[in-house]
Amino acid sequence: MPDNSIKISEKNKDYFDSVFQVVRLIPKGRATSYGAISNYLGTKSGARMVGWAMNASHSQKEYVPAHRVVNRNGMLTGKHHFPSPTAMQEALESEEILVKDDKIQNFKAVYWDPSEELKFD
DNA sequence: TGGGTGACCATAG
DNA sequence: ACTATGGCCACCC
Repeated sequence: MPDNSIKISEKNKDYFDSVFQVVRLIPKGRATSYGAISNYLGTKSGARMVGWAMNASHSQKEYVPAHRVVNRNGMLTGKHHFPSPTAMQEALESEEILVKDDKIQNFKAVYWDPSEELKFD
């Protein structure tokens, strides 16, 4: 793998950091969406940026539970970015989150919204 | 400078 | 319920 991995500029570094920080706050056994994080961070439609930021999550010093972040439908859209195609699902199932057809079952129940839970952060 | 792309989302028909 | 479209913002040719 060439070293083209994502260059984090000074400008977006803080944003990346914020994203990772929120993701680390997701409790075990829960999951949230890119849009929820984006919303919590204040950006209106920066959901794509969150996803892009997650692309760099693997190279962070501190562990980032990227498997707890899925899209609005609870679908594991980022699974192809994991070391192995099944890594994301395995990680979720190890937290008692049921996954079927690349989709979190009963997503509503495990959904964790930072702007609700971290209201007074 | 400009066009294509992306681990997204909301809206409209 | 499903597809199409636009918006978003940063990155990479």
